[in-house]
Amino acid sequence: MHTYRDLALHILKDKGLRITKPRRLVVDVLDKAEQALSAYDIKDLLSEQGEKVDTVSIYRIIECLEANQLVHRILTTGKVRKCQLEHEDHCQLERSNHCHHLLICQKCGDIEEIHCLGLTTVIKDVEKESHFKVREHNLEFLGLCAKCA
Amino acid sequence: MHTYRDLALHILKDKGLRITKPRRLVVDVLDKAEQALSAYDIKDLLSEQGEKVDTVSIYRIIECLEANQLVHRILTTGKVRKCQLEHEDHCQLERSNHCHHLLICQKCGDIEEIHCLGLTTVIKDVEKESHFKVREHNLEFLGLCAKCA
DNA sequence: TTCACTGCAAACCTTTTGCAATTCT
DNA sequence: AGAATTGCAAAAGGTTTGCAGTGAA
Repeated sequence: MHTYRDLALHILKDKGLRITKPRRLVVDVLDKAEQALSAYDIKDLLSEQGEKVDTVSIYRIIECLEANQLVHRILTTGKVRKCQLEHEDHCQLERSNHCHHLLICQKCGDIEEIHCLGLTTVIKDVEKESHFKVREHNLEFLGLCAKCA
Repeated sequence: MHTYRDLALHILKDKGLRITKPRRLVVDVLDKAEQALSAYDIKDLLSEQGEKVDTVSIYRIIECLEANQLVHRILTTGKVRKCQLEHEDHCQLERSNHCHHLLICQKCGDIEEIHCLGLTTVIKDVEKESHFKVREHNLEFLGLCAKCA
């Protein structure tokens, strides 16, 4: 069973980063959460379970996770959420070019991650019409999830 | 000649809002700027031309302009930029449902605004595949503009 | 043992709030 | 005149920096 937790820590280790207690705790919290979390959200959740990690460290751990593509950042809130690693190869190269979009439920806050579909056509059209070279894109959808609709 | 400045102030007036000196100054700065600006960017630009508007007022003016769809907010930075009003009807109803996407140049910072093309197809696909009801979307492209490419 | 990482203190930057003074209409 | 808007002071919130101490490999 490869959980997010195991995979994430494994990927960090592979890159020569250290598996410290604060890092394990933060990854644990992210693994359990369905919603996106801010640094303070994480701090509060840890407090609830009797663990204390300094806010500054949480910021740095988030930064590290983001740099290694283990969390997504929600554009509109700046909060982060675990990436879906389950369906992916663990291979570094394979992971790097994946493109995800988020479906954010405005009612329950749950976030679903979908893979790029059809957007490449849009991008080609944009490039053709505007002579703009697209290198990155940010796309997120807000609405109602299957449960709340 | 309908400049952004004239149109924006006209729209505010139509809604019963007052055309004050600080509002005129901020709209002026936004009109001249090609890049997106933060509240402090605006404050600094005003200082350069010898005008002083309180930071808090700038925040409130931006809020007002955003509420009336006269500025776009860049997702990744929170900065704002004038909307393209030139090609649009001034009619309230016509303006309300327009959907824009931004092309942000990573080199010179210039921002181009394009109208929704092809994304509706993507949204329909997403809704079909995921049972998620899309109500809003955020999409911006980062890359190189025609000049910088 | 060594170097990456954490914790603490403090600074910094951004944004918000309350209220009195101002100024559009 | 009357109401909307601004400016000021202050607080609140979020994020970053520097450095000494700790702990993973």
